[in-house]
Amino acid sequence: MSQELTGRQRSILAFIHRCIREEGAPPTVREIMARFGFASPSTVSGHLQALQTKGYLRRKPHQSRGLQLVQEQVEKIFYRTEGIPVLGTVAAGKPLVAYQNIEEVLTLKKLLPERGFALRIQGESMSGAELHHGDYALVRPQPLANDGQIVVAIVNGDEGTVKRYRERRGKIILEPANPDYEPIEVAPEEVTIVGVVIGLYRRLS
Amino acid sequence: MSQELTGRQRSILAFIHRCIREEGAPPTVREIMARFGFASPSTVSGHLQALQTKGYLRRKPHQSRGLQLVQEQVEKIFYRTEGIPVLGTVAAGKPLVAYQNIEEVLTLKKLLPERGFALRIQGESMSGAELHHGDYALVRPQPLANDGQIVVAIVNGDEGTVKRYRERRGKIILEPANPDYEPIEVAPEEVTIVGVVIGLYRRLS
DNA sequence: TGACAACCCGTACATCTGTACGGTATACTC
DNA sequence: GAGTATACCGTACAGATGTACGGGTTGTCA
Repeated sequence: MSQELTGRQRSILAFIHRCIREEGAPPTVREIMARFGFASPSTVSGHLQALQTKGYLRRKPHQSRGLQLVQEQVEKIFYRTEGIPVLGTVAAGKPLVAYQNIEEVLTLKKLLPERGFALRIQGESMSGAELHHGDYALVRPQPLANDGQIVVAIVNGDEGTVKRYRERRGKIILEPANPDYEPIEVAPEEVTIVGVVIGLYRRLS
Repeated sequence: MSQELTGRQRSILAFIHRCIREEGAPPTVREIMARFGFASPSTVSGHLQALQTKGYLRRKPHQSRGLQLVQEQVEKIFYRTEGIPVLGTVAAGKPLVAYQNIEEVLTLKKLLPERGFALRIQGESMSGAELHHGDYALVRPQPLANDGQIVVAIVNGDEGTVKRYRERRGKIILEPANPDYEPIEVAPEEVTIVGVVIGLYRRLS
């Protein structure tokens, strides 16, 4: 479906991309026309048609500013602004980061959807689950958790801790992943679940 | 600047918000009109005027879909463009993500400076270093490595692999971190160092 | 009662907007 | 030389669009 873009098509795609990000809405045909110094709206129409058939764009017919970027395709081209490119393979020769070789793009949104936050891991109580001191836990805030998930929880108004969440016999067990530490067993009303750890980031080297 | 909203105004603001998120562009006056069953565009205009003077909305005069939410702009700046907030502590009560409590902000640039890329780990050859199948290795491209660093290397034109880099007796050893796998020992000229793994990202839950 | 705010209608209009049709020019390939 | 892809122009038009002006209803509060 998705094919190579010509220079003009790429530029126009970039302009649409910028408009959506900075202006909050896609441009009109004539705004694109003005931006590139075209003298006819048909010129733009042609390019949009090409971008659409190549799978980078969707158009809502007869709607003003009815342009939508097909996110997966566009991210691959503008990975620099959007996120971290994930390469399919690394081979000798050829430019490394070419968009033909990008499998996926890691964006902040994908790392942490909605309005999450990160917590730096203190101590080694979760080292059995490979959360070590200094690692970043990416936390999605939510008030409930499933059995077995790693959560950020507050017990009796203390500071939040990172533990594995278990439910047993009507009690809640906050379980460290390191046998040197003791599990905490409390009644549900003593615990506030702040969020669930959905990702891990570690700085190496 | 910003004042209380009436019920209608809040509903309309929510609708605009949804349109921007789901449709990719703000609605037109008449789309709002249709959504709420109004019979006159003036009705909408009045509400938009109110939302604007109350500071929730900006309007680009005489532009189709020329609506911008003020609030969302702010969110974008702090959460999406800037990065992931790293909290110092998590405590009960109080809003969680308040800027007084943000120790650091994880940006894409910090995760991966310059023009790096990510590689998905294949297999368990590096599991001793806690790089498991499906993890993302964040790679900073560079042609040289220090002893002990984890690198992405190409041996004899093959595909790149992730291994620990060692120098011994003029040879280069690419060492898996899992004893089930064999180290690769080659002459320096047979190896191309693509980059150094400077970070790890794992999706959990 | 009068003032006011919130809410809505109807109509009008200049301008904007997407799209269509037909045309030109250049470069490249078979 | 014919065919094709890319790139662009000019014109036209139906319908969409933001906005303006004037008027109406309901409920609240002093």
